[in-house]
Amino acid sequence: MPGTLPKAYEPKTFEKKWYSYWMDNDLFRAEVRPGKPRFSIVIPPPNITGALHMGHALDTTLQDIFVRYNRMLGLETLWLPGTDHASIATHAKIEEMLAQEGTSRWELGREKFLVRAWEWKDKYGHIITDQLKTMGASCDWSRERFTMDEGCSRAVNEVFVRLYEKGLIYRGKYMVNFCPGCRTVISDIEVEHEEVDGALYYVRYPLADTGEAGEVDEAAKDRPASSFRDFIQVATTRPETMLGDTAIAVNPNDPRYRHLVGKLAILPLVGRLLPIIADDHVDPDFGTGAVKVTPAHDPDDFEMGQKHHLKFISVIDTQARMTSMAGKYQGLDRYECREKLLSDLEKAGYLVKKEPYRFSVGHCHRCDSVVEPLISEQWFVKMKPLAEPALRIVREGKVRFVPERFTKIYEHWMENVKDWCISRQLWWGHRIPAWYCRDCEKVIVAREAPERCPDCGGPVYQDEDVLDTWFSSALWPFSTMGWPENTPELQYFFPTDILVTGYDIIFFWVARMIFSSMEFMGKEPFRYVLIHGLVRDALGRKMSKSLGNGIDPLDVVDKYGADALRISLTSGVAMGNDMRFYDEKVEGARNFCNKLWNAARYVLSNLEGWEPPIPGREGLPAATAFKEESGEKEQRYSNLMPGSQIQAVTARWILSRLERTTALVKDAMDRFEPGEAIDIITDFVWNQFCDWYIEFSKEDLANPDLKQKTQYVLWSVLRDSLALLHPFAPFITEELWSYLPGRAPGKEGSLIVSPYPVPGRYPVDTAAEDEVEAMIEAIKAIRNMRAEVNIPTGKKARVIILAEHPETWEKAASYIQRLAWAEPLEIHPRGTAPERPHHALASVTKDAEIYLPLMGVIDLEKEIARLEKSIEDLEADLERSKERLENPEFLAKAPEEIVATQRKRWQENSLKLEALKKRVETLQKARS
RNA sequence: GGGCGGCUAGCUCAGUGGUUAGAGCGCGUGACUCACAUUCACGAGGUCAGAGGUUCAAAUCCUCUGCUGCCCA
Repeated sequence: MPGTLPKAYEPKTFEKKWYSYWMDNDLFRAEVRPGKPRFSIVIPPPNITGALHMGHALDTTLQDIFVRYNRMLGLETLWLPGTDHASIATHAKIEEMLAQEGTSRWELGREKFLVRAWEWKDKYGHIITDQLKTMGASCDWSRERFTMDEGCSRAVNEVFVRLYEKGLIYRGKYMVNFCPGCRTVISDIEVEHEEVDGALYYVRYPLADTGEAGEVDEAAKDRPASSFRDFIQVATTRPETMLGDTAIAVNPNDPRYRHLVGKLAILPLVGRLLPIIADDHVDPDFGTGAVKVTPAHDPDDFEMGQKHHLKFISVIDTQARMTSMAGKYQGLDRYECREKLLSDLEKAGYLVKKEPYRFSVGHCHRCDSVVEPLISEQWFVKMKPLAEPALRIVREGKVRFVPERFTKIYEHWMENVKDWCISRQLWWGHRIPAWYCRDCEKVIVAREAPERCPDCGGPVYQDEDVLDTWFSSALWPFSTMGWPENTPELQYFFPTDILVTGYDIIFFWVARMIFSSMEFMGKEPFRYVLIHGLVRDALGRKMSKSLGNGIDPLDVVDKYGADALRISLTSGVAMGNDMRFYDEKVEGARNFCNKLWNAARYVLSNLEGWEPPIPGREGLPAATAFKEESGEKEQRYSNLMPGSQIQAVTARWILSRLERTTALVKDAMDRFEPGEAIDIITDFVWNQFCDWYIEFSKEDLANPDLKQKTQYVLWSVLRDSLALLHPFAPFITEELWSYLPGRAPGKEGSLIVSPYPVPGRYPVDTAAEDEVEAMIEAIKAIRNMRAEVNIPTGKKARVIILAEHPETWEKAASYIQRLAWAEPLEIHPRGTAPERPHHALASVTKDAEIYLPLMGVIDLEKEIARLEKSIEDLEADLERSKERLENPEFLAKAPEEIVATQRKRWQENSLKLEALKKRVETLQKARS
């Protein structure tokens, strides 16, 4: 494998190769190893009709980060993948296909329809999972599941039967939401309320003198309004439902109508006699204060209908067409009916006026059709008893939401949860395991299809409907592990550790998994729920098909590489917050990859002729050496300094920085903040390792005494950087890793299964840090002065350093020369020779005065002004420090550490200030 | 109506009590320097939405207000 690296990062040349390598070597595979610590997670199953979008890309990246991280930490790591059958979406796809062929599901029949659906699934169902692979998802594909496979289907039936037997599933006629677009009932949470601009229609209903409520006065039907004297006026946004009116309601405290309560009104055009009732729920400020009541087509009216024992008259059917109860309007679409009815009302003089009105209308979550509330016989899950343990487990902290604020959202929903309508008028899905006797109408719910009715022996037929897809997804964490069998997988990998998903499906899925798991497993399905936000476009809009503003992750991968996409989706993003996605961000990530790539090229090209100190042993990266045996640590450090105790301060510095980085990464990962972790690593690699250490190393490599040790440090830091970065950018790191000498041989030497760097491997060396940071400060000061007078980068210029401890600076001299192009560089003890140069720019650092002599070209006024600006800043800072240090309360109450740093700060700044002031004085004298 | 966020540099965002509030992009100036122009060096740019309060110390905690987004009803 080793060879020469190309000059630039070209992800296309190796990403596919590594994914195949990992797969071919079973490196994603998790085994049941009782007693061994494990980490498990199930994928939120993407829908088989779907194509990868940015939401998947984000979700997958986050999961893969945690999966790879834990795998590298040495846990037996299972990421269980799979897909979801997406009842409605798939059904619609197949119907659309059939329509194109000029046929329909009804023509084909249920069995043939299902054959076609399975064919479709086999052909297209793996597209999305293939796409996950290009993202680098390290799922155990040998355990891939599908919500409609045999095992999952069996689990669904088992759950249905058990809940039915327990009385937690029932069938009944209730008000449900019907979607005319999807042609099926949907559950409450699949209805989205959107404000729409509509109208409020004022209609007057004549008062009747005689008759009984509910009777139809045939004669009144065709009478124009002008033939009546007294009316009650109502306001409605949905006039077409008036055909199903069975009452008029007013608020009992409304003086305008009190005298009418108990009287009857005549439904115009129909002649039905409606009782005028009083109910607290009527808002006297809405419309006229009197409302029509249509118990069969409005959820509020439904309740009122039950309370007041009104008739339920269904006038709209499940195709959003008017029923036979709508009389002459039968067969019309609901909106056609509205227009016709309005015109009839107007003609007959019943329509008083029309006002523009904005109100909330239920739309289908999937197809955006206006949902029709109607009464229908459906299957429901009784939620109260299931919600109770689901609430408890979260309140006990056994399931934790990250960020924590989502707990409240979950709890609020769970506390107010309504029964769940689970039947769907579709064919693709789990058919409800309920049969009905043709003779005695007995309902039989069973695991296996009954042959005859157990009561009367009559023939039976199965319920036509299928179950809500979420009914099966709710079982995902355990159905995929073999439930209802008590499999070894279930025993070992369940409950899972984390669940990663977006906040938009907390109710749909997370909540339902929790109550299902509590009911059937008796414990929580996962310990942590990591909630991420939505990926929005550059303008902050939600990506959507209708807007056409979606970005295809595969295009991004093609252009920048999967690693760059992963980093750009992770970097700087806090859990639970939405993020904007734009090209510049991915470009930055790609540039970082290129930086890493070239750092590796530099290191590798400088390792020639060098062997890792203990080949095959030290070659094992990261933590292995320390995990396995104690005493290994000494071994490591002696390797670091073979033959002598002298180690370059630059090396001690970078290893100290690496140690701190490792600790920070662990901390961020422990808090489930991969967005912080990646930024910490990026900062280390780019701003510490590349910008400084690699430059220092050029000096160190030139020093025969330091060469070997420097090579070791370069190798170590690169190795650990790759390991730290692997969960975030798996492809480039595995690729570069393969060029690294001293790896363990074979697939065990792959980075994906190599140990993750953990804290405690290198000393935090504050002395080295202080020394190198002082050096960096000096280099920056020199560069700054040079830029001030436009000396181009790389051009050599003389520098004089006056220092209290010149010996330290002597050690730093070669680095300063190289990095600040300071040649010649003179270092003198402060106060001795030579004179401070007048014709020079000056800068004062913590422990040195630095001069950039410039014969004749220096503008004294400008230089004095520059220094005075520094003096001003310093004085302001000193003032702040002084205030604190003179405050007895600060001294008494602030922690000692804080006081100490404040003191140190004051001292250092005082010295700087003094030096700067002297310098200004000198220059002022020189001027005169 | 209830709940939850957000408001920090020109833009996009980090930052849940402790130096002088950070990053990326963008901007200005200079450099193709032997890992990298997908780069390097230097620089400009912020009354942390506003007002009160708690504290030795507030972008950070509390209260109120404004603007904005989302969820639920």
